[in-house]
Amino acid sequence: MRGEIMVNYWLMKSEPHVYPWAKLVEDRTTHWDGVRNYQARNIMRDDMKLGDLVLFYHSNCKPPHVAGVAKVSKEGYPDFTAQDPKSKYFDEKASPENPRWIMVDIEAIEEMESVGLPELKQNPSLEGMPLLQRGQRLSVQPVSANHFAIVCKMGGLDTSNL
DNA sequence: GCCAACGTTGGC
DNA sequence: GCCAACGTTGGC
Repeated sequence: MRGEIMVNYWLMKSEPHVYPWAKLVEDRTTHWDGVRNYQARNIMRDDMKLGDLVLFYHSNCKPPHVAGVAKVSKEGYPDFTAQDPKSKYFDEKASPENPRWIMVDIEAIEEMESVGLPELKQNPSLEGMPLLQRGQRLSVQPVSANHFAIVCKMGGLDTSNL
C-alpha cells in the first residue's frame, strides 16, 4: 500500500539473450522497445502509470523465471524504433503523426531470488494468474496485487516497503 | 527442434 | 466479414 496513490502491477517478458535483468540493473533504466502486439501496446499506452510495479520475467530459457522487480519510470510514448529503418523493429506504417507503437520506460528497483515457472505453477495461491493460463503469450500483462506480493515473497522479497 | 496457441494478413 | 495461410511466441 502506498496511501492515496493507486499502484498497478504488471509482468513484462524479456528473453535473457535479448535483454536480461542484469542489463537492466546495469543500465538502471531502459525504454521497453519492440512490442508489436496491440493488446500489449494498449496496456502500455492506456494502463501503465508512473510508479506501477513490474515483475521482470525471463522467457525462452530454462527454466523461465521471474528475475526482479522494476517500476514504470516513464509513461507511454512513441516507440521510436518503429520509425527507424535500420531497426529490426521498423514498421513502415509508423510515422510521427501516427507512431503506431508505444513503449514505456522501466527502472530496476529490487533484486530477488529468481522464481521459476514450475514453482509458480505449483503454488495454489497463484491460481488464475494470467502468466499461468494456457496459451498466454502476451509480453506485457497484468498481475493482481495479491499475486504480485506472493511472487515477491517466493523470491525472498518483502513488498511492504515497495 | 517441435508444436500448440494465438495473432495477422489478404484474397474473396 | 470470413477464413485459410502464414508468422510468432514460448514452454517443453
